[in-house]
Amino acid sequence: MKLVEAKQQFINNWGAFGTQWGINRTMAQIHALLLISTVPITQDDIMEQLSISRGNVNMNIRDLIGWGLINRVVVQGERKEYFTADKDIWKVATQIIKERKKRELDPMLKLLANLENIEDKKENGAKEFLQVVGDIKKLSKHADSLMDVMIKAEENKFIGAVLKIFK
Amino acid sequence: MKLVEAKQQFINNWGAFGTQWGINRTMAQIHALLLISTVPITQDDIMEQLSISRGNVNMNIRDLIGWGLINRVVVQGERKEYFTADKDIWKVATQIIKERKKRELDPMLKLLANLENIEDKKENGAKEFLQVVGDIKKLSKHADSLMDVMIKAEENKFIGAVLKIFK
DNA sequence: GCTACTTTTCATTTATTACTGAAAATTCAA
DNA sequence: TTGAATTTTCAGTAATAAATGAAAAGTAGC
Repeated sequence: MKLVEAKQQFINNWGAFGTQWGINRTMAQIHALLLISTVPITQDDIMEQLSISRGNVNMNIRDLIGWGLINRVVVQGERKEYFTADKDIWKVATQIIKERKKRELDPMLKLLANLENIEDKKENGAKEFLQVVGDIKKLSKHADSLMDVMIKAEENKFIGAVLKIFK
Repeated sequence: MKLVEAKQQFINNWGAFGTQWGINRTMAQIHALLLISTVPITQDDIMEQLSISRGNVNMNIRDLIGWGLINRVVVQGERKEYFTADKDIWKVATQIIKERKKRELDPMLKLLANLENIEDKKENGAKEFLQVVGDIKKLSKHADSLMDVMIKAEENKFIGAVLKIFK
């Protein structure tokens, strides 16, 4: 396989992979394109490479910036905006984890806390319901701290080593 | 808030939460309904409770069984099939992780291994491309073992305790 | 084998999500 | 402050994903 072919495959598959995780295909593809691009590129470059419209590129770029995955960069003497992606895959992963935590875990915990405030706690089935809600709350918090460990495991060799032991 | 109201909210929010993770809303809702149901229920019960068609219930139930999240149960002297969900939330989580690993991580690693086999490794940008691909592979494997640790952390108090230290 | 009951399938319809493209807004240099 | 270059917005459209419902297939007792 040639390099250009491999790059194309990478972009396509990264996009397909994204959709399975609730990330829109184009956004994942733009991210992939920037990940394997050695130089900053413009919206026009992305339009051309992925054969998509200007509006589409623009909206997804904004989202990606919101996720903290790509950055605008200024190129000397150029009027157009250029973009790059952080190439450190570990940072990409932790960034996504952090964002999903913020966007989903916190609201989830809020909902669960709310559901625990039912009036008729003696009602038939209330006990079981509260059990499930309480368990999900516990699990969420557990997952939360595990993600923290994961994030720390990169900076801290010791933690990484300990994790390996349990593998 | 009343119990019935809380249950309804739980089902709706669980469905909405699912969509963010690439799980179809109805499937998540059926799962939620079964999670908080104290007794096994039939397809007709689900149709009624969620106001959805027979076909829809049937297809999603099959998927949920495929994910190992719900089970058919036989009720004495009843011709109809009944269903239950495993109420142990931890098992639910590990089951989902295991399945996603199987369905997504493995194909991903296969793809990456493929992409490393490019002919023109001296080509401009090949080095950077291989770097990214290699890094993703490493990260995937790392995530894989972390998930194993997570799964083990439940059965093994010691691991759980160690994880807490790093929190 | 027949019948009543239940589950499964899947072509069609509906709902949701994503994309386009042109107009509006913004930016910047002269 | 004008106007060319660039970015942003968003109503309309297209593509995708999910749901319906009726017909087919399966099941079990008689």
